[in-house]
Amino acid sequence: MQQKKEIINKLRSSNLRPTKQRILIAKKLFDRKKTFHFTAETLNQAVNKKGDIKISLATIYNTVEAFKKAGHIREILTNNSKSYYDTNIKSHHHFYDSESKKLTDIDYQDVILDKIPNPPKGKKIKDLEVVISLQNK
Amino acid sequence: MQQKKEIINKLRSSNLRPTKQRILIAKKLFDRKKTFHFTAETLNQAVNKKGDIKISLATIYNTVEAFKKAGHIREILTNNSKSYYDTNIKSHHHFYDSESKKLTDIDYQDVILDKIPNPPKGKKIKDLEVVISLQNK
DNA sequence: AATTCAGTTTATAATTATTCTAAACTGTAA
DNA sequence: TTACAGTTTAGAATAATTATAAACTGAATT
Ligand SMILES: [Mn+2]
Ligand SMILES: [Mn+2]
Ligand SMILES: [Zn+2]
Ligand SMILES: [Zn+2]
Repeated sequence: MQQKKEIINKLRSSNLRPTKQRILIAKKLFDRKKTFHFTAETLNQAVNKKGDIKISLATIYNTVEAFKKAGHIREILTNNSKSYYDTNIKSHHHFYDSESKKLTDIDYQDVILDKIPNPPKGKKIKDLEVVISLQNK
Repeated sequence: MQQKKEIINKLRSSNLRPTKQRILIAKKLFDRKKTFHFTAETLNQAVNKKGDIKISLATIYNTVEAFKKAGHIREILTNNSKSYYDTNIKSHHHFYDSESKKLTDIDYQDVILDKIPNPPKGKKIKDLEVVISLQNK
């Protein structure tokens, strides 16, 4: 459980002014036990559900982009037309259930990559993602 | 090199009438040595470059969807906002260069997955994709 | 060969997700 | 306090895709 002070420090340390909007969004994102997989839409719903203050959708997008740039969240690959984000910034993989449009974490050690190819010359690997799409049995 | 007759058979066998638009698109897609990675936009350019007939963008989208449903092409995961497709329907993986927005095939045997997790109960694995994002060294 | 009609194509409108704009607001350093 | 860069916001703009509905056409039937 992250205290307000910790959240403010997190924001400050990435050169983001701790506005009331960012603090509320950060609480929703980081003040939880489990990883949170979300889209701009679901975050907007989560944040604007309970009273508190009203945060505009533009701010949701701005903040998601700022948090992503700061490395506090990461974007995940899916087949969906919406962008998906993850509060778990450690290297790990995902199941994507196209029925429910929900992501589930796969522990890093549950996928063993024994061999990965060399990147083309002049390029280096930025990220490696494994996405396992699911369908009903 | 696929003959027109082969292409017509391919279309017929998936219950797609061999219209002149579909035949032209299929030629562009399948009558080539190497795998083709494309978006609706790049396919539209390729198809409408040379004289021949003019094919509307709506037909590009319709045909891509029809070919995908028929299993003649597959969609590939990327971070790009456009959908990417692949004429290589065998299981394989990709480099994605976010600078050039280009995909490159990774041979199936160049990624060795020694362990993959069990899907959640009631679900089975539809597909497993490895995407390696590249950045300049 | 002419007829028929479901399947297909097309121009265009609609939708959806996201980004842009520019005016109002606010956190904080002086 | 004041000043001002950074931030928020409503609304407009953009971009990719999908929907609509009228015209067209491949191919089966006569
Ligand atoms: Mn995506
Ligand atoms: Mn995509
Ligand atoms: Zn995750
Ligand atoms: Zn490929």
